[in-house]
Amino acid sequence: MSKSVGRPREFDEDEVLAEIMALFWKQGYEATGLSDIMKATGLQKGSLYKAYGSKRAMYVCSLEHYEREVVDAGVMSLTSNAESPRDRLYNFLSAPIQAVWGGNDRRGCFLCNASTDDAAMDQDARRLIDRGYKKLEKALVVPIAELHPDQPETRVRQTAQLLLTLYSGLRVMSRTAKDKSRLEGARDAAIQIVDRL
Amino acid sequence: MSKSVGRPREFDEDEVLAEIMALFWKQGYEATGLSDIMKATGLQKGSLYKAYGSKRAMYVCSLEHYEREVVDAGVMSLTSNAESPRDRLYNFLSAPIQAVWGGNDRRGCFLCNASTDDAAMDQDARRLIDRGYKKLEKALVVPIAELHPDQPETRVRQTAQLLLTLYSGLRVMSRTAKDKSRLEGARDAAIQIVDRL
DNA sequence: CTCGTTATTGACCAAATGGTCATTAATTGG
DNA sequence: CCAATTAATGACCATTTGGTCAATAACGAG
Repeated sequence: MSKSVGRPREFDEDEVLAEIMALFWKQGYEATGLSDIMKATGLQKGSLYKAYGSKRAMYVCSLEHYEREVVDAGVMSLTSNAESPRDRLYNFLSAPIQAVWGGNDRRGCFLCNASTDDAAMDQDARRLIDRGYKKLEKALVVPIAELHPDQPETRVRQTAQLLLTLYSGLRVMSRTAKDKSRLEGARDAAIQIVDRL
Repeated sequence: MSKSVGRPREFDEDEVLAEIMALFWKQGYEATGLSDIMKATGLQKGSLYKAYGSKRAMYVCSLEHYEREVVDAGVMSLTSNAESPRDRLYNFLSAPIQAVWGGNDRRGCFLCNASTDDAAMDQDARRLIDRGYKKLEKALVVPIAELHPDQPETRVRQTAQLLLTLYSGLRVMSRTAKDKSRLEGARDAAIQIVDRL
């Protein structure tokens, strides 16, 4: 049984998916046209439809790609012990601010954007978005528990839920905020809470 | 000087604006077509363009309408002393959960949706979104300060920023969450923090 | 070399998009 | 009653939309 019969794909599927994801991430579902996708990937319509089947499928694949490339990376840096638990939490909550005022990147979080993208919402999208959130929440539990090993599990988990929800809010509000001070205020208040749990 | 010369408007401008806002709120900018707006308002294209000038202008007017009708109402219930300060804060943070699981309303918050709507973003939209957030933050200060009159102002304001950001996160995540328990966890953790400030 | 299989291309499609405008209608001031 | 002003209508427009498909090309198996 051979790996592939017939003419082989001429493009790197992961590279192409990364380009498509970038568009949906920044612009959302409806605002991203096939013409955008063709231009960004250098592929013709027919190739895209042969590979993915529909625009919706491209969107869903983009969400999966985001989970693999971005969410999983976030999980790693929250759970790895290269830094102190407190630093990991601080960096996690600072990332939304850092992206905008340190990197001029206002794309926000694709999960959060997709959450509010009614036109693109269906069972598949919802499942993927929710799965991403759950992964992050689970990862947040780790450093919180390390900081407060004596706290009951329910309290740790509630705190993780608080920080995840706050993170979403930071990602959303950072897209329009004119100055970072209000967002830093929210972050600092949250970190104080974790410190004094 | 008379109030109006020429043929008068045949529609109630506020009613029509409410319909248009409902569409942009639920569907976002790109996913809402003129055809949707015509159907919802019962007006013809020409009338809409005579009244507003462009689709973008309709969107901006919708944001203004939201500020007047929804944000200002939220400010009122946060600052009025019909309820205890703690109840007001609790109800504010519960509203996102209540909307979905008590009213099957998954529209979220128009400000939050608009924050992530890249296609609709321009200076005007950004200004209005930010102004709405600021109004809510300012209103949140009131019950927090009532609960903790001895806390320094900066601490009170930071807490307001925390709660507002959390509110945004709740509004966003509630649109896709399958069960409310995680969101209730975040809310309850936040309320505990306010209690123990 | 041939045949089956799969990929690429770009022309083509119906439908929908945001937007305009000439015509007609309703109103007020004189 | 007439003129000026503003509103409503819907036909019309160029452009773009997501999507299809027949023709062609590149590969592996036999």
